[in-house]
Amino acid sequence: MLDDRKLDVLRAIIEDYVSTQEPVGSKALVERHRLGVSPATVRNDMAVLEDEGFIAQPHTSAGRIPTDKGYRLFVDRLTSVKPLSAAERRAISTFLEGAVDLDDVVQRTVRMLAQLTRQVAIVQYPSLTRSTVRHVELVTLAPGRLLLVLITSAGRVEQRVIEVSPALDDAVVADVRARLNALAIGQRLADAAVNVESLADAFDPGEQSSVSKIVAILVGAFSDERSDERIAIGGTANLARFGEGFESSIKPILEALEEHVVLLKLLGEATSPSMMTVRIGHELPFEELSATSVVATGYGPGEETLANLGIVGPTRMDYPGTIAAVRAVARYVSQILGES
Amino acid sequence: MLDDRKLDVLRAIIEDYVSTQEPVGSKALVERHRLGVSPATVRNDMAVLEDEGFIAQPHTSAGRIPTDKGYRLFVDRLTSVKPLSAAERRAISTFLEGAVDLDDVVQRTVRMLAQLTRQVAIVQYPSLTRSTVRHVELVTLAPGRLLLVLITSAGRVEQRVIEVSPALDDAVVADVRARLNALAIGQRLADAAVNVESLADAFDPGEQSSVSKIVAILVGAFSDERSDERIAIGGTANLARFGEGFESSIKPILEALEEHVVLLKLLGEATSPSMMTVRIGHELPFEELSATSVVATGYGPGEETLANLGIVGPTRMDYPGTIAAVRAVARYVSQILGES
DNA sequence: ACTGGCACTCAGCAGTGGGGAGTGCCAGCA
DNA sequence: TGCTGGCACTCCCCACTGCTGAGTGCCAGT
Repeated sequence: MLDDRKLDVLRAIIEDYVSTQEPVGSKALVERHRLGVSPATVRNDMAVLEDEGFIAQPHTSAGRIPTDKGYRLFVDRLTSVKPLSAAERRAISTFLEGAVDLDDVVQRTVRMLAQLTRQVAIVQYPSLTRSTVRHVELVTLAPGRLLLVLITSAGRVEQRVIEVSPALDDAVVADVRARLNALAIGQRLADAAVNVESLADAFDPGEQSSVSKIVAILVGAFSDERSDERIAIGGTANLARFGEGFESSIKPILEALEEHVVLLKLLGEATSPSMMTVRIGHELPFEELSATSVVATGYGPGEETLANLGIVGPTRMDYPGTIAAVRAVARYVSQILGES
Repeated sequence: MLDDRKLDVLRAIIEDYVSTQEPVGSKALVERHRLGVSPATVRNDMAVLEDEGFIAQPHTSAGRIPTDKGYRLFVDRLTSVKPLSAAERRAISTFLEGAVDLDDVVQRTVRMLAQLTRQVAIVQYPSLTRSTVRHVELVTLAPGRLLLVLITSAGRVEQRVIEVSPALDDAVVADVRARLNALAIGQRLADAAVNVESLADAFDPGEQSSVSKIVAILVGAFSDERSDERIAIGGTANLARFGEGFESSIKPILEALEEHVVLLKLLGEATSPSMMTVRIGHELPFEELSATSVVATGYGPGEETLANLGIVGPTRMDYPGTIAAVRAVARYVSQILGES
C-alpha cells in the first residue's frame, strides 16, 4: 500500500516543511529532491498519503503539510539518527566537565540542551527517592537546635533545621549521627527510611522524644515527594523564534513550564538512558499542546535512571537532529554523574 | 505651565490607556471622567501636554497615548499608593508562612508576586556576600574526602566536597572545625574570609597543606560572586497575556530572563526595603526593552538589604497597583526572613 | 478662559479583481 | 499497470479602492 517511493515522498515533504515552514507542493518537491518521477506522479502518491492520514491540505489549492500521524511514521521508520559533529561533542563534554556541583551540572546541562536543539529544554533534578544515601550529618547549631544534612549518591544535598527539647548533649548527638549513618549509608532512600524508623528505642527515655523527632524529620526528608519535582528550564527565548502561526501555542507552553507537575507528566515515565520517548502533538496528554512535541529520555549512571530530561518544541521540528542532541546530552550527563 | 487640570487630564489618559490599551481621545475622556470642561478644552490641554512630551499621537487623527516621560511624571507626582485588600494581605501572609526552607520561601515569593501583579516576577536569592556566617561544618565522608557546609544568617546553605592528601585525622578535623567557627560565626562573609585566611599556620607542618586547602575552598565559598547571581523567575505565562502589539517585546524579555547578569542589572542596585525603584521604557539600560518597565525593591530583615525582587512588564501597566503589590510582598518576605 | 462649530486627516475595513500556486482528472504512452 | 503531460478548476493572497468615523486643530463667539 505504501511503497518505498511514497515513503520517500513523505520524508521529502516533512524535510521541506520543517525547513521552510510552508506547505509543500508537488512541483517544488521534484525540483528539490531527485525523486526521478514527474510532479503528476507525486500528486498521485500525495493523494494516497492524504487518504491514509499522513499529510493534509490547509485548504484546496495549497501544498501539503504533515499530520501528527505523518511525523509519527517518520520518526518510527524513516529516520536514522544523525550523529553530532565532533565539534559539538567536544563542546558538550568540555562544558559539562566544568561543573562544580550538582546544581551546576543541571544548570549547564539545561543550557547546553537548549543551545544544541534551539528548543525549550527541561532537566529534572536527580530523583531523591531513587538514589542512595551517601552521608547523613547532624550538627548542633545551638542548644536544642540541630541541623540535619542529607547527601545522596547523585550529589544532592538536603538540609533541615530541627528544634528539639530537651536539648541533646554532644555525645548523644554524636551517637545518633553514628547510628544513623550505620543504618542508612548505601541504602536507597526508601529502605533507609525503614531502617532508621525504630532508632529512638535504643536511647534513654529522657532522650527518646528528641531522637524520634530527628528520625521523623529525616524520614520526611527521605520520602519527600515534593523534592522529586525540582526542575530546571532553559531556552525559553527559543519560543519566540518558533514564530509563524505558533504564537497561539506559546501561552499554553509557558503555562505548562510554570506547572512543574504538568512538566513532569510531559517528560513522561522514567525511561532508561538508552530509550528515547518522542510524543507528537495530540499524543501528549494535553489538548492545548496539540502543536507541540516532546523529546525526552532518562539519565543516570549506568543503566540506572535517576531522572528525565528533554525538550519541548513545535511538532514541526527537526526530529533526527533533536533526538541525536537529546541522546548525546543525556549520555554525557550520565557519565559525569557516574564519575563523581 | 502645567496647571492642575492638565495633570488631571494626563492622569485620566494614563488610566484609560492602561485599562483599554487603546489611544484615548478628548471626547471619550470627558465622558469617562468628570473633568467639568468640554472636549475642546481638553484638546487644548492635550496639545500642551504633547508639546511638553508627556503624550504622543500614534498618527494624526488618533487619540493620545502616554510617553515614557508621561508615565514618569505620573508615578512621581500623580500617584498615591493604593493599599492591598485585606484578603490579599492575608493571602500573602498565609502563603509565605508555609515555607519550610529558604528555597521554598523564594519559590513561594516569586509565585505570589507573579500572581498579584499578573506580571513576570523576579526574586534574587539573598546575597551570600552581604549576609553573615551562622555555622561552618566540616565532615569526613571518607579518608581524605571532606564535606564543607556553610550556613548563612539568611538560611542559605552552600556545600563543597574537598579532597585532601594527606588525610586528616578526626581530631584534627574537629579542631579545624572549632577554630573555623570561632573565627567566622557572626561575621559578614567578606570579613570571615579575611579572618580564617591564616588559619593553617597554627597547624603542624604535615597538616598545613591539607588545612590550607580547606581554608582556600572556604574562602572561595565566602566570596563566590557567582552565587550572588541566583535568581528565581515566575509568571512568564503572563507574557502571553500582555498581547496586542507587545509581541515584539516578548523575545527580548525572554532573552533577558535567560541571562541572569542582565536580570540583575534590571533589578538594579540594591535599594533599601523601604525604597521602590521604577524604571520605565528607555530608562532601562537596554535598547530592546523600550516597551518594558521594571518595578523593584530590596528586601531583608530590618533595614538591611539582602537582595532585590521585582517585576517586569509592559510600560503600559497599572503602576499604583503594581508598586503596592511589590512593596507588600517585599515587606512580608523580609519579615519571614527576620523570624527564622 | 472656555466652548461650539467646522473643515480636515487618516487608520481601518469591506469589497473587488487579477495572479499564481497547486490540485484532480483524464487520455495517451511504455 | 504505472507513469506522464495537459488542462480546467479552486482559492489564497495581495494590491487597490472608496467609505466611514474617530479624532484633531483652529477660529470666532461668549
